[in-house]
Amino acid sequence: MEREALDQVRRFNRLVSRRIGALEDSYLARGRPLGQARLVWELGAAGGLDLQHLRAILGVDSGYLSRLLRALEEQGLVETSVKSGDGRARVVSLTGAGIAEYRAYEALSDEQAGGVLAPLDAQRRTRLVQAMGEVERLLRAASIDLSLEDAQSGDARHCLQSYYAELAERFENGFDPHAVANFEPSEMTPPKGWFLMAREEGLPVGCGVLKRLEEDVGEIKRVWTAPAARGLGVATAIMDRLEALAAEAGFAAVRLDTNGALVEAQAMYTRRGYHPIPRYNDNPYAQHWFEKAM
Amino acid sequence: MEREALDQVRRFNRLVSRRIGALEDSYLARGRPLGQARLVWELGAAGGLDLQHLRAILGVDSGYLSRLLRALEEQGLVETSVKSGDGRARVVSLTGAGIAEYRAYEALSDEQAGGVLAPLDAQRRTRLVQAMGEVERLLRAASIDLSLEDAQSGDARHCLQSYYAELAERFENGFDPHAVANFEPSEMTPPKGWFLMAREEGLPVGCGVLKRLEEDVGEIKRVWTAPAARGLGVATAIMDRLEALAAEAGFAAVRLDTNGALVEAQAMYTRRGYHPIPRYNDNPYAQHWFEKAM
DNA sequence: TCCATTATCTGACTTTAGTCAGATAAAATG
DNA sequence: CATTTTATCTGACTAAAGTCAGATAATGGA
Repeated sequence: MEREALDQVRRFNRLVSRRIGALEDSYLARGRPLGQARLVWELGAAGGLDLQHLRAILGVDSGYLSRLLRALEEQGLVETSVKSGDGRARVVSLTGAGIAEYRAYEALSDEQAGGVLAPLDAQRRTRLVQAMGEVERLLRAASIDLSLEDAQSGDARHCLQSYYAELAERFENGFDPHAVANFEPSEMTPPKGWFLMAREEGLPVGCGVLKRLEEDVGEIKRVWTAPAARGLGVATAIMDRLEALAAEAGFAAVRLDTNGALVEAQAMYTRRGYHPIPRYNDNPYAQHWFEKAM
Repeated sequence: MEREALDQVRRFNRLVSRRIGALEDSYLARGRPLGQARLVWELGAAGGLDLQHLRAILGVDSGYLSRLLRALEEQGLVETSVKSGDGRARVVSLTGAGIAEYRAYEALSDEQAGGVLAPLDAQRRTRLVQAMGEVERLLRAASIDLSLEDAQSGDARHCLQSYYAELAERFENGFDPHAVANFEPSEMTPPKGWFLMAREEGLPVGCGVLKRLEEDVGEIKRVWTAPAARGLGVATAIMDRLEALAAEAGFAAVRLDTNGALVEAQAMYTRRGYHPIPRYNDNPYAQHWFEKAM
């Protein structure tokens, strides 16, 4: 890595950690330790969460979280209840007072953001906002992890169902996954196929499937990016990895089909060197068929 | 402030504070609490510091700092000695082991920076580095404070001396402040004049002077930006403020002179609407004279 | 039904960070 | 030279953050 680039990143980290540290202190202004404030913040943003999830987000011990919740309960800001469907687990949500408190934290946050922008003129303000957006996108992009996973896991099914739901919305005549041949999990499990998951900080943000179509021909299917992660290059990363996987598996070519409604997908396939071929399957939703030599 | 801009800043703060928080934790990997690690870091970067200065940098209580130092002394990383010239004060510096430890922290820092860049391709890496530079510059620019101060304070004299030293270096025949008329502090003190200081997080990063030249004509002098703060718009901000001050003081015009070696300065004056006028003083170093109506 | 597992809670800790009131000694001031 | 100020240190605190070993109760199979 070039020295200059490393130095820029280090300077950035240093400056920003100082400034953000100073900002975080302002949350103390509401007379509550940061741990508690963070909890109010997360609950406000998410609406209501089960403790397991909350613990994962905050990265705290269960004993510690329990105590934080007790403290906030005493302040009348949160209420916990047994999770419906599992009597061991609990869910927390903000009370009316808690929501008011969350709004106060939000106002503080707005004030901070305003304080950063206020000293700048309109032009520099725009530049700062744009540069922050760019840094945000690229930092997120850099933290995307790809890995082959079990297509039957909860996360995997969640991705696939989100994908199907989106197709149902975008296709003119809806979408029924059962109408498509070979949609079962076994088709996405070696040796028949591979299910690739994209995660950002552990959260699933995309998926893709490579399957064996013929002895030396693979097929790429169900490449999807969660709406919250679009613009980060997730789909491109998934395609890169699936094609690498196909080459590794010894496929001479990979094929894929797509629907006319998925304009961005077609553009991407073309950009990646896929070329149109005649219909190679009976997918009722497919209108275009592509192939790329490995 | 527009909602969208505020949201971008908030998203940025949120993302970055999480990521940077995670980075800071890695400093704990060396088995030392963050407070101690920060001290090693500051000492390594500065070489050696007196406690007063160190306390200002870290923003800690003298008792706390004393304990931190004791702990690092026990680890053999720092040594303190009486400051020469003042038997009360002390200076700290890293020992050989301390320097080794500092290098280890630096290596960690490099590793982190590399970890951020590594997952990105060359093009996105460049974009990230550039965007980080932009954010850094603009955040710093936003934190510049201007205020009228006493021209005789230590900080003020430090700025002026740095300015004179720079002129001595850049002018073909050197520079001697005593050769210039009216360089005494009283000339920069109301009602004869005003000394404006620019600070970034309390540290002086620039200055400028407005003085009364004639009944209704002001003169702007000694506009200087510290090398570490160039590119942040400090000089522009100083000029803006000095001109506003001049208008407020009832001057109909302000004049200034400059040396041919200060190319950027001349460009700035022209950009700001100053136009050349005949010599109006006997400054031996001046080669160009400008004026701008208020 | 029994037993291992899971989710949360409680009590008893430790470490870190930070504050505050003197104590001590050198330096500056009159 | 006496007095005040300054720089640092020490002891005695507190609050926050975090850890760990059970305790308790619900769940999910065998």
